[in-house]
Amino acid sequence: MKIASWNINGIKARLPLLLEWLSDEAPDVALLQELKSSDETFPREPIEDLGYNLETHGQKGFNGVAILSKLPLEDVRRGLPGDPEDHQARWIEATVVGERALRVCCLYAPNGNPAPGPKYDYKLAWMDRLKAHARAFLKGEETALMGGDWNVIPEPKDAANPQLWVKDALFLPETRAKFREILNLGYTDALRAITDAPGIYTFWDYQAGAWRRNNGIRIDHHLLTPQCADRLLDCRVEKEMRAREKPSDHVPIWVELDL
DNA sequence: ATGGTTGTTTAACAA
Repeated sequence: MKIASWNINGIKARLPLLLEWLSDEAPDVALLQELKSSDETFPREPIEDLGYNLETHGQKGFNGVAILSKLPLEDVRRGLPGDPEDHQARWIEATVVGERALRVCCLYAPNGNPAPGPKYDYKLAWMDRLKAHARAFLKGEETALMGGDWNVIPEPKDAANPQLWVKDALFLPETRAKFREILNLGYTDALRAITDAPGIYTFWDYQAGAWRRNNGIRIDHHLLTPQCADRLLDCRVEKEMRAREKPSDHVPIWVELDL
């Protein structure tokens, strides 16, 4: 089973490239972030016409996440639990019904800049809620995957130029510590289970020729429960997508599971 | 050191 996570930065602007990618690469499951669309205006039909079941959790203009699956989706949860006052559309999870059930979570973690400040406080609180929710998958010994735009640069080797990020919410020690806390519960960073190579990036800013200079960062991740990690065959980043016409600033990150 | 870009939506804001 091939699963991809991709921050598309606007479903409206990215629809032609998304449809071409779905047709050519045919992921079994695709986790999309930054739809920037309400559910009412989300272009469901062209995606469903390619054979995908589709569950969205949208928000007008900002955020928004979706799960696409060739297999049926069940037990959909929208919104990260832990704060009924939080209405930002950053989390959706569902069960992919195959020979073995797989719980997939699609997340768009808060950016958190500028730090310090209320946006950074929200980022850290959101990660605490994610940690609490992540414990439940472990306790249930579920085959589960949490994929998406984590907005965390885990280590210096995950940035082309780490010193550019030392005061950024994506790389502050407290941010990286929260990410490690979640890993240390028992999760596997799928890419790091495959390779410890530096210089693998999933995001290049539109500004200042970041792509041309390969000034990238690795902030999109798949975290796997032990039962899921036991099934991991491969993990790779589809860097070529950043060189396409009218690209997102993120590229897809893939996992292949023996499911 | 500064500025640089894109998307949603139409003047900012977010990233």
